[in-house]
Amino acid sequence: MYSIGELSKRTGVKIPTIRYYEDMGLLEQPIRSQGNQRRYSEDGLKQLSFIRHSRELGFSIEDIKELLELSQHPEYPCADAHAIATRHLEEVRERERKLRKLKKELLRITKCNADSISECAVIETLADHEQCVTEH
Amino acid sequence: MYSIGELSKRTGVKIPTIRYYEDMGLLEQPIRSQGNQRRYSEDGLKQLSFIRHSRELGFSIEDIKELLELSQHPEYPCADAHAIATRHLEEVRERERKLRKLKKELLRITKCNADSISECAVIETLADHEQCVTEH
DNA sequence: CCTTGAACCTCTAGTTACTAGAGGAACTAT
DNA sequence: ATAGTTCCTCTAGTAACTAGAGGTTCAAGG
Repeated sequence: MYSIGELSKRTGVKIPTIRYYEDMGLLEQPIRSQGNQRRYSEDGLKQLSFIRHSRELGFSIEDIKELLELSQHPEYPCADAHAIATRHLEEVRERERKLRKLKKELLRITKCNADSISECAVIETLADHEQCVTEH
Repeated sequence: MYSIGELSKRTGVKIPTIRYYEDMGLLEQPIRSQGNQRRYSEDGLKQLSFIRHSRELGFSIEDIKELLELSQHPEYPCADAHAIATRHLEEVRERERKLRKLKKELLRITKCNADSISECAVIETLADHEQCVTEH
């Protein structure tokens, strides 16, 4: 049996965040002590580790809900799990593409050697979209 | 003189968002018609274009506030503008690095060929951090 | 058994950058 | 004058937490 503080230390997830996951229906409601404090089993620890790791990989709370559900049915086909992961991968790729474009523009404008605002490439570019090399 | 709807069409910024920028102190309060409707000048259009473009490049509202302020003082040195842009570039780089790591893990796990959850690499990886090739 | 300090409880509100909707007033064209 | 569109303010919702207030429980020492 772990207290919420113990669980927090073992997983690195902050206490209010653990309660939040419970509220969201991600983490099962643990049993309570006589004084109404949360008491977690080994299973609770495993669930929270799963959640934490999924969050680190950028899955949304909703996705994790499904993934957790799936993980509790070893005999299910794993097509659904793959679909979630593949969709997420696509989102990550898309975000990366956008960041690369951003980086390109930012690299260009930060090379400015001007002294004053009146000639500054940063300000000029922001005021005039035409100066951008990529479309956005 | 542009109505808020006109301004919205010309800049591609939605009407509630324009009002939001005004509330945040980004966009100057325009004059009002007799019936209390917003009426924008050419300057308002320019300001909003600047804001929109800055947002497209990922600058925060707070950063844009400073950049707009700077842009209105052509004689100021542009070191501050550079500092903001450079810091932002660093953040973009950092996010890109993280996404690359994410992508690497996601690529690995989505290659799984299993049929059932019990052998699925997606689920296994989420349950066991040790299987990851990058640290996070 | 009692006390004390740490850890826990619930509930509310704040973060970022918007977006949607309700209920009502103003503008514009016929 | 009227109808239809556009506008007004205000409130609340989004994602995933995080912080704080005000109060209760737990565990260890005397």
